[in-house]
Amino acid sequence: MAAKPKAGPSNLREACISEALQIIEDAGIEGLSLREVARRLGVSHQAPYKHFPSRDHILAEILARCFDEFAMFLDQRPPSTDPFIDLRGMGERYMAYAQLHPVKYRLMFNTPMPDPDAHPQMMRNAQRAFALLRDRLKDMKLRPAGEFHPSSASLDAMFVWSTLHGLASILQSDTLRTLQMSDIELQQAMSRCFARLSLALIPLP
Amino acid sequence: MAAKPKAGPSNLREACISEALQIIEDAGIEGLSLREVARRLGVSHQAPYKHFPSRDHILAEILARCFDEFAMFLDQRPPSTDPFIDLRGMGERYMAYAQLHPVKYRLMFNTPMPDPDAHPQMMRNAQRAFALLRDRLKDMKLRPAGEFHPSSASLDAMFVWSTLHGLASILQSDTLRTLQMSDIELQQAMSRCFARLSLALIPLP
DNA sequence: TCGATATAGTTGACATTGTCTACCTCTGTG
DNA sequence: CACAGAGGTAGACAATGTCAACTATATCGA
Repeated sequence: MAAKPKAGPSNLREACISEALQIIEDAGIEGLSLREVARRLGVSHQAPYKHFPSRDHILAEILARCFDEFAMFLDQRPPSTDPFIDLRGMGERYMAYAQLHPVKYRLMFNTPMPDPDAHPQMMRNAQRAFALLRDRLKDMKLRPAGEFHPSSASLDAMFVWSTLHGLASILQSDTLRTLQMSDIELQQAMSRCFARLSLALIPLP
Repeated sequence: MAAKPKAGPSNLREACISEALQIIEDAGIEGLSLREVARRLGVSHQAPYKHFPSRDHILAEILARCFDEFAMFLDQRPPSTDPFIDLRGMGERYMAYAQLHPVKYRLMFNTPMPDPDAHPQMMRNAQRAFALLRDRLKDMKLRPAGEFHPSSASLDAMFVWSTLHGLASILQSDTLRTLQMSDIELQQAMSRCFARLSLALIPLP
């Protein structure tokens, strides 16, 4: 039950997840193997398979939790009634998350995912994060007041998301190291992106 | 000579590369193994290692060629003396490439790369592609004429690149399948991004 | 209370992969 | 003609995902 529902067993499941995440932090996604998880936990190489049918299943579980954490992180921003300021705050949280949890961010957005259809929980959590962004843009009335464009907010959300994701993705990609940009320049690039985003988000004719 | 200049040997190197790419197209990056390459070519499992010291080396070679092809693709756009139109054309080429060669695009920008320092040719080719974009923005005079901001174009290039890369990356990521967007909506999203980008790229105060 | 059953774990096995080392087999050149 | 070296072959090794069989243990129904 709630207090101690098979304390030992289900602990292994949790332990596997956090240990797997730790391995990914240590050695990258390609360093993750269920055997390594088992080895670190001091159990047999097959024990994790009692809790996860395959390697993809543990990855999907990790991803589901990442999306969840990510969405909560986006929500923890200074409250504002001005939708523009609110969106800006969310954008800053977005970038902050990518900088604070680069491995998890890459895992969510820059790594081939397990088949979403096979892991609906992961899928739902991912959708929820996107909905947050789209709903902020719905509040912003980027179309003349009279018109009704239900999908317009989604399109603008795609635009904002693209820029945020692209920036975050580039900032932590190896590609940047090759462009020899300094940290200061990267900071400036981020500010510039926010400035340009603000310019772009005016009501369309 | 030309007809049969060690027809077997040096051909094998090329054959490995194109076969490897084919494998990636068929089975994804995780389906690529040098043994599979050898198997498909009907040679021993060690033959490819005579031409590539390790799996990363063949990947780096493939990536170098992809970046090269990508840069050339960007350059093959309708010529225009108006820098705004020219940039727009390049953006459209960018998205077209991502759509025409999704596997290669993902390989370049959405997949962990071999260590750039260990593969300088790959790195140089990557830099060249970014320089193309930055130079277009240099032409655009996004700052008041009198001012001199050498790095300003780079910052704006980062912004444009972020949006393009983010959009391309999202468009082909699994994430989108979970958001249940139709093809028409995706097309609209692309148009919207270009429209917003145009709005954003006005001279800064 | 006792036995059935499900759960969680162990051990052993198999195919696949990257990579190492040793061997063969041409081919051109002194 | 010998021979050196490039290109290709063959065998071995450790690591991985996954399958199957076995064991211990705890829970539940009779």
